Amino acid sequence: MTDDTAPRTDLPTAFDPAATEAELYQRWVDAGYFAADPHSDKPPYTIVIPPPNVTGSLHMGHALDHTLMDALTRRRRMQGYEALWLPGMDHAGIATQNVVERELAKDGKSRHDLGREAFVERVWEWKESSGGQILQQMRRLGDGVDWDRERFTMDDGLSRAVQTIFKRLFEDGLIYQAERIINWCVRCHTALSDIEVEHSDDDGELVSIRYGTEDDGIVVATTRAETMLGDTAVAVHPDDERYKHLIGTEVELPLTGRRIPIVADEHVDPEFGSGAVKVTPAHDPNDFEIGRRHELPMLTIMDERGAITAHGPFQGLDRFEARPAVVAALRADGRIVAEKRPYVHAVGHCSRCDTVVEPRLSVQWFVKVEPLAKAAGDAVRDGRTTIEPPELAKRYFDWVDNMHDWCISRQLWWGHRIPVWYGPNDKVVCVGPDEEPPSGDEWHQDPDVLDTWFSSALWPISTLGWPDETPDLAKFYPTSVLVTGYDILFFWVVRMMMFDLYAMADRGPSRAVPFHTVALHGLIRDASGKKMSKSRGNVIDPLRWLDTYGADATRYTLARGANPGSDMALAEDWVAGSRNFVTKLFNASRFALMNGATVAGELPARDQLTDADRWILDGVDALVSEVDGHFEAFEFAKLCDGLYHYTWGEFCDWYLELAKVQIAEGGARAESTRLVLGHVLDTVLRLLHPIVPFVTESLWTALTGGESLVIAAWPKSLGAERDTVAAQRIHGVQKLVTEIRRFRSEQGLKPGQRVAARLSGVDDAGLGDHVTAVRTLARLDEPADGFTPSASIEVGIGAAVVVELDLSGAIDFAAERKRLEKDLAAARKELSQNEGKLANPKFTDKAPADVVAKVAARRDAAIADIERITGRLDALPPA
RNA sequence: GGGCGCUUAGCUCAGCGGGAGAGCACUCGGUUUACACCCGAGCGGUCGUAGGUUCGAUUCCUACAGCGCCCA
Repeated sequence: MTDDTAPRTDLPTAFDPAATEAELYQRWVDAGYFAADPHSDKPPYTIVIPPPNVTGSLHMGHALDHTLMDALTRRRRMQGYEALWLPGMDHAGIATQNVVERELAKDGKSRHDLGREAFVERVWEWKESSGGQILQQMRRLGDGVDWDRERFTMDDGLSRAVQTIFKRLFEDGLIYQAERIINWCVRCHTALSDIEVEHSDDDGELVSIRYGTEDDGIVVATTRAETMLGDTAVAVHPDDERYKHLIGTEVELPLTGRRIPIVADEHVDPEFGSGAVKVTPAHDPNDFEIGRRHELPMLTIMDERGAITAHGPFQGLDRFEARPAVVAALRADGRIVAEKRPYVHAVGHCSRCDTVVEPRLSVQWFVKVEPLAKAAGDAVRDGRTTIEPPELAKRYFDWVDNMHDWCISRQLWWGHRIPVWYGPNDKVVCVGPDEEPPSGDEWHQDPDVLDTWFSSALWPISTLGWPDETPDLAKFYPTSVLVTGYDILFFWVVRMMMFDLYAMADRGPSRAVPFHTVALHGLIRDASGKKMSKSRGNVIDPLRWLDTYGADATRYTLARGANPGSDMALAEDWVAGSRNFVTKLFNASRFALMNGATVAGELPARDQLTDADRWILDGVDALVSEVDGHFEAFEFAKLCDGLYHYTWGEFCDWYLELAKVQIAEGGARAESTRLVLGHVLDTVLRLLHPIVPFVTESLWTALTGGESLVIAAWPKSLGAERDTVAAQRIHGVQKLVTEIRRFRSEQGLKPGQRVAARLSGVDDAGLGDHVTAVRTLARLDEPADGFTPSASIEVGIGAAVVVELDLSGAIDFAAERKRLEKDLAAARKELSQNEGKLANPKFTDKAPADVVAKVAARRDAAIADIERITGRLDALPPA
């Protein structure tokens, strides 16, 4: 049995992401929508991706970051900008080398078995076969990046940028080599910069040791007893009366037989412990400074693996084995005065492998950051770069204003090798990108490579072709926005600001900045607000969400949680809710399409439209401005909420129901309703597209027959005068319908059950045109012959509307009394609150007139409500 | 130890000088021809504590408590 005129009901009732996304994405890429043209006349809009690690795969942090960047670029593209979102990865020196070394270790080999050249080749092979998984995963998220411009920090072009800036900084005296205490990872066998060290409060021990003799001794406390083997002094505060007489004398260092001086140093805290500190200049940054001030010997007692290199019985012991051994030996010698265990103190760990970092004296390369950091700070102080949200700028300043020199050399093989050559007679040559290194056996290149951040600091310029003056650089630099988590502010943002301002300085201050805006988002947490971590086992894999709920739902969830600069909690329920929203949108569109919604044709003149039409059209116009405002302020959570509320709470819940009535009317009314439906849906889909690109693309092409929403125009708010009367009437309809439904519900009527009812007072309330709508939405039939109302309700909408219903059954008067009493209590509370205010002459004198008027109006409404409700209550049979 | 931030409905969060909000969860009812990934109705908060400013404070100020982050 078929009926060609019946609406199609065989359409699926939910969007199927798995069957749709990959194909749509490929179509977008093939059509070249994401390719940016440097020769275009359109204004540029540029975002460079914070390059993910080549070893990494997509985690929630990326998914969030990418959703926001994609939404921003998609909107600008629709607004007519030449939008470029540039993808790529960094080479992650330590992490990548670790991965390949682990592979080698499976065959019992080390990188040294291969040699440097073969090892690096092996890393490249790994990169080609297994690296960059995240790039495929980005496609699944729907990232509209320009794949033709994909970059990698080890590419020739970017390596050339690295070499160029190294040489410039070197020649400007901003790169230097020095022997310093640096953070050393005994597992990775390399130096680390300060920011690659993570501090945590760990259990340790605090041991107090007596140096010198019984009667001529001095007590020092330490958490690292083994380092006493490298002590070269004891330091006290110069004003400390307890020790003044000892300054300049020597004490015996236990276990070693060495005698070390007691020195006076301002930086010793006399309040801490005994007030005397042991000084190990080669194994502690503070002691190093004391050592320099007092020209103390720097005694290195550990090798690069963290094993003790001196002192007979301890030689060869790992630092953590040596610690108890040294303490035991001291105890046997009667040197231990006190021990505290556990003693909680801050311990630095390698951010890559979590090994406890060892301060180590060694020769490394450093960037002298002071002038660069000053310029980076000034760019934000001058407003050439804006940090969003502005509260976080303070953290940026705290960092750039107190930055230590940056250790850039790494004892690795994978990375940009330092372009410095050493020759005979201590000759040092820094080789630029177009220069031949000195030849001859007596010359050799520095073995170290540069910190990965050194190259990623150049990312905004190197990816656009710097140091060459490319069309890309001319068109797309400075970039528009950098989107990243606030935890990366120090790691990466500061470094980009420093290097790129320096490199681009000849463009003038405002054109040199790498980005106009830095938009910072928060961190992803689990449902109870805890940080996600493998050890906690609370990590949510975005790929599973993509599989289960689709890209749109995943993206919407992340965008909806993104309040600027603040962390967001996530749980499965959240994404399920987003999926439900996608389904809702799908079904609303399905309904509209089944009923002939169209954009083919001009909207009828305003006076030809119904109140509902004008209300929903005004609403979508307001929505456009709201969404625009939130986009400009990076308020993703608010714009998602606005879209959700309008789409579900107004369009689906009310307008679609009212539209059913209008369509049922047929004729011109049905036709204009189809146009209104089409127009509103068209706008909503455009507005939602940056956040949920897939479902909107499917629906929009079906609705409009257009080529693609990706290149469709962004809606503009007309800002026309709103029809407040129409809105008021629709709100009246909503209030009346809701009150009737409430009454029905409390009387135990089934939602679908139709009830005969008589309405009066509707004209006085201005709802004369909306009786059919009210009857339809509230399931009320016309009163037939012999209509005998058994119950009635009264709703105040300007005027009182009375609804008399024939419930043809016993009325639950108790429920009705309860309902009215609740309303009465609320009205009385409202009255007393507002009367109280008005009775206070200080309020009426001092408060603004409009506030007083509002309170008075509220009081009057409350009086009317009380009168109406008490009347109903009195009419009820006695309880 | 220094700095910053947070504390609003069961949960996650908006609001930030004049009527306490959202989503989710929960309760009740539902074969409503778009949708049960749904519909309708409802319950739920002395806005961390104590002071202060103000005609009026969840909103501003101070102190305290708890939690979190960054730095040392």
